[in-house]
Amino acid sequence: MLPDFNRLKVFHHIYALNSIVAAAHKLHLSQPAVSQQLQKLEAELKAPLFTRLHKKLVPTAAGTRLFQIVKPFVENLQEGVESIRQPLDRPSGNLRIGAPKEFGKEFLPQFCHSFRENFPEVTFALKFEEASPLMALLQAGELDFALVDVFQSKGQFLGNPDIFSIDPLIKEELVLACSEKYYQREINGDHSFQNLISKDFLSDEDDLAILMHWFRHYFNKSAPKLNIVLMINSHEALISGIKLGMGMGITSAHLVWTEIGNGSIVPIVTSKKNMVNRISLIQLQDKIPTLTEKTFLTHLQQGMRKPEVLNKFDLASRRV
Amino acid sequence: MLPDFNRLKVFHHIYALNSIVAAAHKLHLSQPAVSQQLQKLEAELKAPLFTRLHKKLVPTAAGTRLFQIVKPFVENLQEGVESIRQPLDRPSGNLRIGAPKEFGKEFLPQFCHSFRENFPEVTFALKFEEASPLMALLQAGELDFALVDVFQSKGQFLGNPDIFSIDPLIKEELVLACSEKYYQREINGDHSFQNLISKDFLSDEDDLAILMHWFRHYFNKSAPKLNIVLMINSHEALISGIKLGMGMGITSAHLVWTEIGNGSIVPIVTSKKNMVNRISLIQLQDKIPTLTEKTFLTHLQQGMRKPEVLNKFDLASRRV
DNA sequence: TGGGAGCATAAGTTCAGCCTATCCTATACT
DNA sequence: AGTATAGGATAGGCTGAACTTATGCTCCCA
Repeated sequence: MLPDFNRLKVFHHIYALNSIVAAAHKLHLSQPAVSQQLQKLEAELKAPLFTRLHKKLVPTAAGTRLFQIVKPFVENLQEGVESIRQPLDRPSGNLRIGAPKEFGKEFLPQFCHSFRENFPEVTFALKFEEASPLMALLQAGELDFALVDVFQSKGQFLGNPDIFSIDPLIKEELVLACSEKYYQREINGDHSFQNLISKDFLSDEDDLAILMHWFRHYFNKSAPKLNIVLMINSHEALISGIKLGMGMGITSAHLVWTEIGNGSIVPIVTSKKNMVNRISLIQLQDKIPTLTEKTFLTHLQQGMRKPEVLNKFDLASRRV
Repeated sequence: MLPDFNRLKVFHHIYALNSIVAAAHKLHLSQPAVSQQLQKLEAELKAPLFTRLHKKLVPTAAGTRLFQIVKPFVENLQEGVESIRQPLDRPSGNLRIGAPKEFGKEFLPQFCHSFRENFPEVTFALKFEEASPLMALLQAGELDFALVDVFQSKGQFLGNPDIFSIDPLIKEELVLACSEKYYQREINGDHSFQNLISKDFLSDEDDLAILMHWFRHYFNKSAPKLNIVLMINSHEALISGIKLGMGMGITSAHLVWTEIGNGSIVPIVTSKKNMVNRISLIQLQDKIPTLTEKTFLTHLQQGMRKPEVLNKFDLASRRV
């Protein structure tokens, strides 16, 4: 049905050069080889592509049409292959990165920007989603890698055993916090289990477990049913609720870094080390990383280790 | 440099079906064959196109890019090949026809139109030019055939021996004519050599030879230098000049058929049979005519034999 | 009138691509 | 757990497609 594609390549050269010998030379083939390929193509298409005119090849209407189909393809391919071919020297091309929205919107653009100062040939496509959609996108090949909030036990995503490689990137400190007013009115220094569990709470829609975990982490006992006054599927809105004094909620330290600094939001600190949430780099296990990917990841990891970034994730440094 | 094109075809199927076995089945190949082709393509491009995920193939960024290049080509080719392939059953496609303007503008559109009543899949590209540009276009493969005014001895076009096949299509009668007024004032029945050569003449730019030939044809002697009052490169303008009474000029009977009928233009008739100009069908000798071409040419030749067309070319029938 | 240029044809050779068989690993089923 | 299944990779052998050289044909040109 479809003709042999390599013959189309030969045809393209013949048509472009209007000569079999010239095409043969360009293709590093002998003249009969090219001549035969052309004849076979014409046989396949059941249509003469050139009328032989002594020394000249005159394309027929069919030949002209075919060339119009083949020509743009060859041209696209020529430049396309160059950019597809793994860049061995310099990073380039498009990087498709997934991340949780709260984390990504704050940090990723700045890393992309600083990376492009050194490698302006690299472009980015960021996708902010929850963990499980990101995993799906990775599996579908629509992301090169993702940054995921791996608070949950790792194995939980699907049954897949070793599909993903998971490398910890940074720990974000999780804090239970409320507004200054709420703290003074309801807590006022009493960080006891009994006092805390009697108050109001705000929670992310699907992360009620984190609250429970918080109590287990600090008091080694499970909290009974908590009074969730606001259940919401937007972390930004949750933080707003905290600021308004609706109650206590768990959030990442870096997200309320400023507010904790000026005292408008108060973290419930205890003697124990704060609970952490591991942000991990997730990739397809078997995927061979490109130079571009490797370079960017190095950039990301180095950047994450800088004090000004690290501090935002570590409340302790703030208290000093 | 460029990858093997057939591997691209294989890749296209793999990507489209997201499976090697499926692609193998569609291509009527074994699974290892397809698997190997893909590996070789990846080696050629020095870039992995899929990451192997157990049962799944997940395209990499490179794979996605490549597919975006290959996909439109395959689609274009699929439909393109159908129309390129010589239609064995019905005429279709585009016919590129050349003709002299005077002849073509009057007759060709009507033949194209009537042909399309039976074969609406056929489209036309008409090119009106003088004989020698038409020959050049034929040689360059930009016309499928041409109708040419072969008044001149055939061999004159370039030195080419048998490049063209020349088949007479119709004879157009050439007449020397002037306006009714001019005839009554200057000729008034005196068709003698001496009288005629003393009058005023109009001539097409490059066809002065035809006038000379006219005199040789009717009187067997060469005319001396004629008084050319209007030399012009538009035959339409020449006819206008004749109508205005500027003098006598040679034109084709069918172009002034109406005017001769109503007497506003008078042909100089003699006892001898009128001089004729052969309109011939010219093609590349070695070109294998397509079904579409053959069918249209039959249509054209049959149409040309119809009385209502034939009469326009033959002044004698008018006189009856 | 012979030489050169361009394409077609003939015949021999080689290697790319295909096949079968087997292996490997993850998943689905019992 | 044990088995079956399904998708893909690997190994090895074979066939034919595509390449080569040599030659023929035709036109063009000096």
